[in-house]
Amino acid sequence: MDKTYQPSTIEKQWYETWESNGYFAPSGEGDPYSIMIPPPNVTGSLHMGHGFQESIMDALIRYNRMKGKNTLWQVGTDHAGIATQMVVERLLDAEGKTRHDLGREKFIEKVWEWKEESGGNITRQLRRLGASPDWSRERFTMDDGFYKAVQEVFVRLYDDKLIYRGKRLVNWDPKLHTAISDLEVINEEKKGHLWHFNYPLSDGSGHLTVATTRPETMLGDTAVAVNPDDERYKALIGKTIKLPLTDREIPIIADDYVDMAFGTGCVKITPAHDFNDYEMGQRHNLEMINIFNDDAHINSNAPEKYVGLDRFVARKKIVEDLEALGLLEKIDDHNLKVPYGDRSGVVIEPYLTNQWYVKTQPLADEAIKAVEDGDINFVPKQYENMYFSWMRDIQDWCISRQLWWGHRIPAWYDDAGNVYVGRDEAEVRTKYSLADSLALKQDEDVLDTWFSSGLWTFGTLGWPEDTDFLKTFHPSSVLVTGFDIIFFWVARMIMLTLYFKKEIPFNTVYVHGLVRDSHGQKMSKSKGNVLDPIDLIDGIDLETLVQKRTAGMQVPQLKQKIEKMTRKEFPEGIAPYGTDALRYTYYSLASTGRDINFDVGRIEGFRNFCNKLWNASNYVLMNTEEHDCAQDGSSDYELTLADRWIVSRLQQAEKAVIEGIESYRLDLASQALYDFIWKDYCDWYLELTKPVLWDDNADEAVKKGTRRTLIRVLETILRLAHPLMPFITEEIWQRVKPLAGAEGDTIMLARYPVPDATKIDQQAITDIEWAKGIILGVRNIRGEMNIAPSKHIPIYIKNGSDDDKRCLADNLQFLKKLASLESVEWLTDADEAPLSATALVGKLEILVPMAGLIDKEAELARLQKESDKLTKEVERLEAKLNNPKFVDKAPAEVVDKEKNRLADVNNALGKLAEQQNKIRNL
RNA sequence: AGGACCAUAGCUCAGUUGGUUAGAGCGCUACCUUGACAUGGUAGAGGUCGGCGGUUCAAAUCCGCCUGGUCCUACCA
Repeated sequence: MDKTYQPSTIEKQWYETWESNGYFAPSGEGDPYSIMIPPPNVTGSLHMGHGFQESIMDALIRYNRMKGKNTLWQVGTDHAGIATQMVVERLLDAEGKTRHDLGREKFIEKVWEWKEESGGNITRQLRRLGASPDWSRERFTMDDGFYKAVQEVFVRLYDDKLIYRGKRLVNWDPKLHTAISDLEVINEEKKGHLWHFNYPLSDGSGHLTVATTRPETMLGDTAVAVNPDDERYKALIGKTIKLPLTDREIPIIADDYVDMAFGTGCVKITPAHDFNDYEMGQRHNLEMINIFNDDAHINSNAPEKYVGLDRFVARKKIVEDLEALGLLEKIDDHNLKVPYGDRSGVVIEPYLTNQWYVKTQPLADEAIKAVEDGDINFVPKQYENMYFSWMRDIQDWCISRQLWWGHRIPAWYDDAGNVYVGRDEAEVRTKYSLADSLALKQDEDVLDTWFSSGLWTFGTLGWPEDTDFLKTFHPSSVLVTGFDIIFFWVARMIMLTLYFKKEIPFNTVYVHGLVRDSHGQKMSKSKGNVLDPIDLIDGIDLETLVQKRTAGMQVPQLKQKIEKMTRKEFPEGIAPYGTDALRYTYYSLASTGRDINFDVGRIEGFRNFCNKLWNASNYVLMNTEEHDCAQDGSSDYELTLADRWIVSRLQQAEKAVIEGIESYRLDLASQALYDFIWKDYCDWYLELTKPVLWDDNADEAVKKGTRRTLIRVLETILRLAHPLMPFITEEIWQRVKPLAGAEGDTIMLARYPVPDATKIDQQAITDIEWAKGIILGVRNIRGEMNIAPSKHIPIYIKNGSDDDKRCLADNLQFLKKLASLESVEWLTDADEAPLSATALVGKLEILVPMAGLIDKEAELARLQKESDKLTKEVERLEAKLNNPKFVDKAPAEVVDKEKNRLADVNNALGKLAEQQNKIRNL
């Protein structure tokens, strides 16, 4: 093996091997385990959030696959109606064309062309992450089969009276010319104004002052409302207003909704352009006057002089005109929330249009019940509250979109405007007994992308046909997703799946946090703080990174700021860390928190961890290859204390890792594995094998036992780690397996370790801990006293029990090697010890002779530091034990524990004082 | 306005049902190229667990209030 770990040389090759050998596909044996990938947007490229999420899913899948389950990871992308259409329109725009120049059919062809060429970006990147979905079953929400499922669902919901068409106020995107759901609207706090206008009463007896943040909508006002209890205006209710700038008269109405304390207590009502006004309009049967076109320019319902003006131009003009009429009372500064389209970035208009809706209440009731009854569990549990709060206040779902790219609504109209819903025109004619001569026209609109992705868990498995895959893998085992998408997708999937499949889509929803930058900022292009997972894998030099982050930036100051920040944060660019390190970093951050701050400092640590594993394996291979490691199954070997210890610790580590994975705490799993590999296996065990393997006089059976343990524990570690770090483990495993007596073509399909409690040798653990205590004591003296590591020193041991004696005998060779000892001598009470530095391990005293090595003052200072620490501890313990309430009320074992501890600490303190006196009196 | 979540070492984070000497990684200090590894080793420094109060023999952990931060939902025109 190469001396240092080079991820780039192993990753690609192994991925190709796995994929071409079909290892990702379900085995067809064992209990089914399935995960449906939250389909990434086909226009997208892999961002840190995807990287995080896919890494988690891959770990779960690999773990369960190795446990022998029949594992399906269903992959695919969604067609992302608006986003994809926008991408292709932008391309057309570069040629100076619009989609209307092409026409619907040609445009859709173009989109498909684009999808074939560029749509595979994100799936290619997924492969770089080492993801192991069954690529042969990759689905796209616009695939024929999926299309069929979508149509089926629409038709059935319509026939079941759960889909209806209605003219309602929707969130309208004036740039994209489509309705969007309220989840796609981002409300942002903006500084604006509150304009106060005087509306004259028709009878000339005065005026009312109304306040508005949107003066342009006054052209569509059809009432002024006051609170019925408002003494100021009670007398005016029922009178009319002469609406300025128009020739209309509008009534003054009374409604509880009006807050007497806000503004003037009079509200202008524009039912066609405001959601609250709309409802009031319904209550009072007000006329609805729409004053906008699709692009939010004033339409011909308004006075001629405003027709065709953009809404913001019209606003200015109207304010000017009202001012000229002397009707502008005042302008106050005012903070308000402005709705923006999350795709287009323009201000969204409440707009009156015909749309299709899903009646959600009956679906939601079932969906709530499924979670209440525990059929579906959220992890962490707290997200259930979020789910419930949204579900219990659910609005009907507007599913039509005025786009070309998407699932076209299977509804047809005759010239009279009658609606017929069916799977195709022929079916519609039969179903509704329509004459062939009747002209039918299909609805122009398409369905919301989330409508189709709501069918994802069963639509991808062949529904409406009852396929074997559907029977085997539905419901899926777990959904892994971010909390930001609970409403968008999770809730809708649960509703639609329960209705059509009469079963839940998944047993568990594992909700993870959102990946942010190291300061907790959301990663965004405009902030210039985006990290590309691929750059973390392959590395990127500073100049390219700066360029990438500032590309397309229009504002020079912003560009400069981002460049400066990037150069400061990554003066050397980003090193190539490799996929395994990236994945491990994700796992280490996968705790229950909502925000995941990604700090590049941590990935470096895990790259080092990979290197550590790599080099440790190198050591193991050097000592086992071409040696007898009992790989033939022979049993003429002996295990050392160290061997028994590491095997014991391995069982405990396996248990901790498995518990972490099973409870969706990959941070705990990765931490347990990290500690075991680095601290137990590398720092201690490998060092403990050296005195055996390097001893020419050592018993061959003992050497064989050590080699056997070395290689077998390593082989187990690799399997244990594989779901988290697939590439490095496979690479090393291939070399290790013959020596460990393991079989199989790939570690991917090897069996996951199962902890065996009977292999835990408690005595071995205690004894090695004892040895570690002594070694650490000596090392502490060495370190503090600056004794060169190369200097071999003698030590004396005093005040030991028989058990200590036994431990010493068992550990002597380990102690000598790991603490660089020249000799270890046992002292009885009668023996006169030389002047020494002292370390305490329990009651045991370890003496390092000072002669020629240790300065008297330095040792006194070291002892003082030690006793200061212990003195504080004594004070704390005494205070506690002198408190009668503690002694009376706390459980006896807790009290005993503290008593013992106090005795120990006091004893140690006494010895330290004794030692200090000895040195001082010299 | 209502609700949720968060606040632990300089930084990024763990800390399961109250009882540990409060941990890890990075960074920092000192020493070390010893035959797996300087992407390393050894030793060490660093925290009154945001603040105040309460419950308890015992609180980082449970409760209340406050401060600071993030987010969600609903919005007053």
